[in-house]
Amino acid sequence: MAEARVHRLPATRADMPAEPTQARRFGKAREARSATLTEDYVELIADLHAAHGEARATEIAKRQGVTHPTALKSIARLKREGLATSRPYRGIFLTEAGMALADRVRARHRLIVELLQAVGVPPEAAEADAEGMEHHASETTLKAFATFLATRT
Amino acid sequence: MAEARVHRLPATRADMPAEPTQARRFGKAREARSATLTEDYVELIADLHAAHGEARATEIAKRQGVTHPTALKSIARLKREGLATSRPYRGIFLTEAGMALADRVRARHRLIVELLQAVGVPPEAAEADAEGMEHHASETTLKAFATFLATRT
DNA sequence: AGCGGAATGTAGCCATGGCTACATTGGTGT
DNA sequence: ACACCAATGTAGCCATGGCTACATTCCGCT
Repeated sequence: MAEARVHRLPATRADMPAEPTQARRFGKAREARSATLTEDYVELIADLHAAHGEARATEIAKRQGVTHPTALKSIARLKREGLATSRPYRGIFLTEAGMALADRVRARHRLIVELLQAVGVPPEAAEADAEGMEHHASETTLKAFATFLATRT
Repeated sequence: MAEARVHRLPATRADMPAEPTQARRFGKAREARSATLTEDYVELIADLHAAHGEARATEIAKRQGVTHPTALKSIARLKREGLATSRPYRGIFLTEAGMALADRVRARHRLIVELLQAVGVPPEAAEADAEGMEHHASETTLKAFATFLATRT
């Protein structure tokens, strides 16, 4: 059960005082986790605008599966970060930066869903899992996905 | 963080109203995020035992890229959850449940790395990204990955 | 016009994971 | 034998993302 993973090359062992590689990987995962919320919200706001022509706080909260004060807090953060704007009792709007981010996020999302389906994941599961995975795909991986999809016909 | 909800299950959660699909997807992603830490630690402890015959708190902290008190706090949680044990100033050990979880996590990890490489992601990137993605792959997706790998030869 | 319910906003609490600072223990080397 | 340093453990703070409870505003309907 306990064979060494490719992960940590078993060849290297008692040497090297620090293990920066793995630490950096985990650290990266943690950053990704904090970026996840921002990306999810921006993506969702863009989707709502596309679907209904507006993005209301209550709808955002409902879609995110959180209460509305929680959603409002997150939206306040987006505003702080210059990704969104809103006036009291009006809908939420993305700034230029927000829309640019949304575009990137949605392109990535679609790419991952396509990749998953291409290797045989059923559409429903592909959608659901892509939602979580999309925040962890590096540029390198995305490029490889695109190549794979283009090649495979 | 996200575990607060688990303790006092709010009424709003029981009756997931309109738009259940997307909300469920996001909710799931959030749960996955809270399971991530547990899985990472258990996986890491298993790796350390495999590689060095023991898992020390300092080493765990170093690999996770956090300070040792943070690691100790997480380890305390694992103990609370019955996944690990330790005596003061001794190493960390996984319980039966912990080892079972570690096995599942590591199998999943390998499967994802293999899948990524199979679609052309370079090994280094595959390793790094799998670390983040592995917590979001459903059983359905994993099964599809396995089938794809078996079929594709 | 204005009432009432839904949407929006505000205040304040809790749990968690992160940190620094300090205290204790263990084991190594002289 | 024991002194010292690294590892381990403890205390307490901060930030963040949840939540509930309550206040305010908007708007559709009579």
